[in-house]
Amino acid sequence: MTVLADGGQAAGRAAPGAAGGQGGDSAAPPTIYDVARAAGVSIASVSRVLNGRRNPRPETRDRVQRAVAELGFVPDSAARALSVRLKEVVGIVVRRPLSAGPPVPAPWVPAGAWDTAGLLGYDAFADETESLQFHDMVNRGVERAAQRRGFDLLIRSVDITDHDAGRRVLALARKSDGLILHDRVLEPDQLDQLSRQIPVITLAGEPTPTTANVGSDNATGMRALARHLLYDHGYTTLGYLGGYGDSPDSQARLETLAAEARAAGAVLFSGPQWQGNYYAAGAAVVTERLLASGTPLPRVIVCANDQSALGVMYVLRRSGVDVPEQVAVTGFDDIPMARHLHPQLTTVRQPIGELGETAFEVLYSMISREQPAERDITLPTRLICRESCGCQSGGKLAGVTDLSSVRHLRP
Amino acid sequence: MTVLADGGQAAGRAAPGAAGGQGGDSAAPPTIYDVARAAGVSIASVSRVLNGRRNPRPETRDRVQRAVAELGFVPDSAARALSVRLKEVVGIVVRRPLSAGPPVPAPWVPAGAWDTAGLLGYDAFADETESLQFHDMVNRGVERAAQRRGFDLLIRSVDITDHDAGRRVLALARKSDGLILHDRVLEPDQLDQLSRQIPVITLAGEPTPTTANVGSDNATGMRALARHLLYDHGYTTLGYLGGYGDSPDSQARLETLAAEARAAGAVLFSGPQWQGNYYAAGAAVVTERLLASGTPLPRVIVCANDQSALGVMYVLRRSGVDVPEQVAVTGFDDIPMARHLHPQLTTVRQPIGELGETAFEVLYSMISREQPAERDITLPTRLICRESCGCQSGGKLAGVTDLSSVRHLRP
DNA sequence: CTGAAAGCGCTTACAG
DNA sequence: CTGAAAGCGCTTACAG
Repeated sequence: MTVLADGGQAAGRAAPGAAGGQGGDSAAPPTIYDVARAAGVSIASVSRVLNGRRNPRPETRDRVQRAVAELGFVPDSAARALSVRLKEVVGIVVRRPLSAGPPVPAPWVPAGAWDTAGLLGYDAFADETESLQFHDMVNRGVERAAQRRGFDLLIRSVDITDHDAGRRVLALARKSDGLILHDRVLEPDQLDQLSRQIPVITLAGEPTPTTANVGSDNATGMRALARHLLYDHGYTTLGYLGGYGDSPDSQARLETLAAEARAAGAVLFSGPQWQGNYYAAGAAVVTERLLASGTPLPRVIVCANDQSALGVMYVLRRSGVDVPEQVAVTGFDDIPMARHLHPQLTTVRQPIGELGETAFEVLYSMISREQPAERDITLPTRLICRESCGCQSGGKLAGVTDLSSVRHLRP
Repeated sequence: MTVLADGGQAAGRAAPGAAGGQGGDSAAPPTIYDVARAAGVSIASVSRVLNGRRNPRPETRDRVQRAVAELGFVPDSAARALSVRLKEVVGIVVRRPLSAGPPVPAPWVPAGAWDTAGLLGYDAFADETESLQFHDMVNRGVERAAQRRGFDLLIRSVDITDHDAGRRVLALARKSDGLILHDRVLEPDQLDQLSRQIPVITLAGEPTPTTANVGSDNATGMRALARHLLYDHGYTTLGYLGGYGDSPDSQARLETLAAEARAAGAVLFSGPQWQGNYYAAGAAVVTERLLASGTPLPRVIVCANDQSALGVMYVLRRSGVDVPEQVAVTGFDDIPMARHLHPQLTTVRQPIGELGETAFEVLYSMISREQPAERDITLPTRLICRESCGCQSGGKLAGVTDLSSVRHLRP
């Protein structure tokens, strides 16, 4: 805390103990001045051998390395970052409720509705916000790729209800060299402003003039799923249980589904009453209300993601509705839990980890400016048929992905 | 890149455009000099209103705030960190295989054993390292607590086989104000050296003179589980499928289990052949080999954690062994997936998120030195009886946690 | 090859 | 209340 009389900085080796040196193994970590003094060289030399610049003399190198090892010296990242203008940190923003307890409900759910969640048995999902989600798996991919470049991940959640998301994201930005944004966490103009200051990758939507986007092929995956349901199973009534209303992925999936349904002459339910929030608990409430409203259910409920499907199946089962005999259910993502559900979940697989790795690589190329970055990347998806769509595990329709193979097999 | 002729630094408002100012909305984010110039004050004043120090004059405050808003200024964290010696970042080290593919097997598993994993159907766990784990849930808790203090999380994985773990952890340390270490990622002497340079919390084991530990009550939880199995169910042969051999938690759980088994006169199998690695895939291989070896299985397999139980149950089922009729299986942790398994997993619940929140709070008090930190914290655990132990869901033994209620009910 | 010095963008005693 | 200046711990032209 106390500033040294003459400063121990510009003086080089003259600085006797730049970092509270008195105690030897004192609290403060050693600085480059300590190393320089111990090695009997200048801090410039220390820096050079540490960074492998300009072939230092072998002897110099040795002395420095010995001193470094002896003192357990590791350069302070803040000082280095300030100097080279590179933090080696990538910020990730995830959109999720931070508070414990139930996730934020769809806007149309009256306040207080969640108070009764326990009564409805949604305790089952009480800690769901704690559980594995798509986001986490993507982040793991980012971490893998980042590690190869010596980068670390700074992860921050923003609440969906957070009106000050812009500020919070900006704050994260100043701790990072670049940002990866999940789903839609910023308004277009905020995104625009941010991306002019720092490289930004989005994981949903479209690239902008100043951002790149990495996503997966919603259309192809959803199309395969839709056709499987419409033609292989011959379902004629469908419901789409969406994610956040403003989620680009959710919107894209709905669009494709709607187009396919239309083409097949099937009926598709969607809209406000069908809007979830990507969480099982949210989907559970939606399903619950649907059931309570007395509207007849469609033959199949297509969910925006696997988590939602989990919630739907949970409520249906509790209400005595057989899945998939009476109502089929499908997901999107193919998170690991999907295959452990009963019935096993039919879904569309995204290359989740790869999504994260790719996002990092693109971001890295923007940060390093080594090569012009690809600005719009779409990764492939594919239909994974399991049981919840009505296929029987190991049975007739199991594994069918080919439209022509089976038709109009109405259970 | 190019250094300004006279530097734009010590000159205060004389610095014309400290950060490449030419373009206005140029690439580089605005610095405090830009704000000062725009507001017509000194950088010191800007800093003061930003940090709410020493009541600036209202007019000054206004001008600064206006300039800040206009420029979208956010202080650079590296510069601030260097100045105040606080990064507002907490590092978390998780022990897990970084590479895709199967987790590192127990030491006794011959190299190459994993190559056949696919043949054995462990594809089911191929992306398990991507999936939710105990670690992730703990980290989520840390994040919640950290957010309240304006801290962010820097997460790094170290591979179990990483011999250079010490260096990698140290590198993370220099990017953080304090560290939280999962499981056992460092040798005692490394831990010792590290913790003298920076506050460190461990999440397993014992506090040392320079570190604090936050853990949960392994003994009480395991004791309740053991007694339930031994007395309520009357099992007389048990196996303990462990985590990493050097994991303090795994060891503690085994110790309690062994003591209880001894007291009940039951037989407990454990040791090298029973050593897993906290992953489902690892546990699956162990179970597979046990089966292949021809040794008769114990009546119940007590697993070091839920993930392991998942792997055990998977292999048993595939081998035609009924769970829990022929072999009961239990876990530890109570991760969300536990209740979605079939049969639902009997396990010991840890307050996972709370573990993380507590770890952060303790770390924070060490960092801020506000108050002497509690150095040894143990959170409560409790037995969660579901089906996999042999209780029937909703049936006779369901929910039994009281030792005296039912005895020697041998299925 | 190596050292002295400037600079990265902040904060904070120290004087007004 | 406010400004000039020093300092945080590094890196890197710039001279030798």
